[in-house]
Amino acid sequence: MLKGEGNWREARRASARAAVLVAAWELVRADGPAALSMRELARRAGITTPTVYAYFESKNAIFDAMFAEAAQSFVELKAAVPTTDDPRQDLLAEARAFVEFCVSDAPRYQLLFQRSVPGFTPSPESYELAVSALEVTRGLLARNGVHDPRHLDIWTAVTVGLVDQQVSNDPDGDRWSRLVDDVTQMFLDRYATGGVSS
Amino acid sequence: MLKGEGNWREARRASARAAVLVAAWELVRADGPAALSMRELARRAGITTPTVYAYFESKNAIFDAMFAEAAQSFVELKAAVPTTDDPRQDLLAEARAFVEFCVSDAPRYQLLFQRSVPGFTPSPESYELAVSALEVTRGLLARNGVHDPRHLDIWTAVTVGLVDQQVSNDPDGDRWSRLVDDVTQMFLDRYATGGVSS
DNA sequence: GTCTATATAGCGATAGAC
DNA sequence: GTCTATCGCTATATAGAC
Repeated sequence: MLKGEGNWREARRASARAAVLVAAWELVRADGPAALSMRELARRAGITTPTVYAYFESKNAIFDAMFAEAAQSFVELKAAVPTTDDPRQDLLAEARAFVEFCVSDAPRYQLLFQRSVPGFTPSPESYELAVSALEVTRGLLARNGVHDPRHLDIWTAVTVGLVDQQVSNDPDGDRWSRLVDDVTQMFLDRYATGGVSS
Repeated sequence: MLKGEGNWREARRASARAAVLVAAWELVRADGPAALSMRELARRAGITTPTVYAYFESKNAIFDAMFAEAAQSFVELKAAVPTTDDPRQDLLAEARAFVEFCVSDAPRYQLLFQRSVPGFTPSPESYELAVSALEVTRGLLARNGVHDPRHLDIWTAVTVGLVDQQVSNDPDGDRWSRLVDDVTQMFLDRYATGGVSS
């Protein structure tokens, strides 16, 4: 059963890669994306540096795999937000979930949404995954009568703004993240159907 | 004239320090705050590394001086925004100026408002300078009937959100920065006198 | 695949001559 | 104050034995 053995080997390899990524996330969560070092990563994973290179061809390949994991989590977060018959409540629920997603793991947020690693650009596939998650938000906004792409950009700016201020200026508190309800109401009162458009 | 000679020496020293900082800004503007290297800095400034240490005791001291310069520019920007008899127009003018200030020099924005240099924290004086600039904004908001500190936080989040999205996702365009007028209207229509407060 | 050992390069910072 | 020279360390990445 060569094919079965091949799959088994593949699974072993995948789980070994996953273990390296677990250690990578530990380091990045502790000291930020820029602090990831191959030596320290290997030490944390209980292997040596050359072994890391047996699974990832470069440090950027590790960042790309991490970016893809983060993007996948982001997509799943969007999918997990329940849909009701109240579009406003749905958007609010998504906003709360988004802010919590970012604030609860600031380094992941920095890797996914800011360009915080000099010299690293996500691969097109990984990036596309992250962008596609925006489609869910576009749909939620449409159900609230918001169709203008500019207003989608305003929405992302407003939510990201809360996250960025929270992470940068009050990393252990909730000074900005607690404002998500107010901000969502402000946005919807302005741009949801019935609001003025210029 | 020992005192005069002392002042002259001080001026020389200050201008030499300033020259180092000019080179530091060149490097940081080119490759981001994390890319600042003492060797490259010295090379760019036309001196050697030990000479840099004659003027700054460490790399972090350079970052702190840069932070102070950026904070000073920030304060001056706020002071330069003209005041009219129309509070809404004044806040709008300040918002436009702020976004332009950040977007036109993203690395400076990252150094000043994000925690983008691992291990660097601005000195209390430099930080206080940056915080004090917020007082101007507080006054502008008060003239618009916005007094709740939470609403000041919302205002900073909203403006920073535009900047962050612009810098992270469209660094050479104006996809988000052009929305500053819309966002300001949304904010004022919601929170300026006459708006609902809960 | 995993190791030891190392290549190659860069880093921040300092000693000591002048 | 400015230099040459260097310390001590870290970085990513690879060669080659097993």
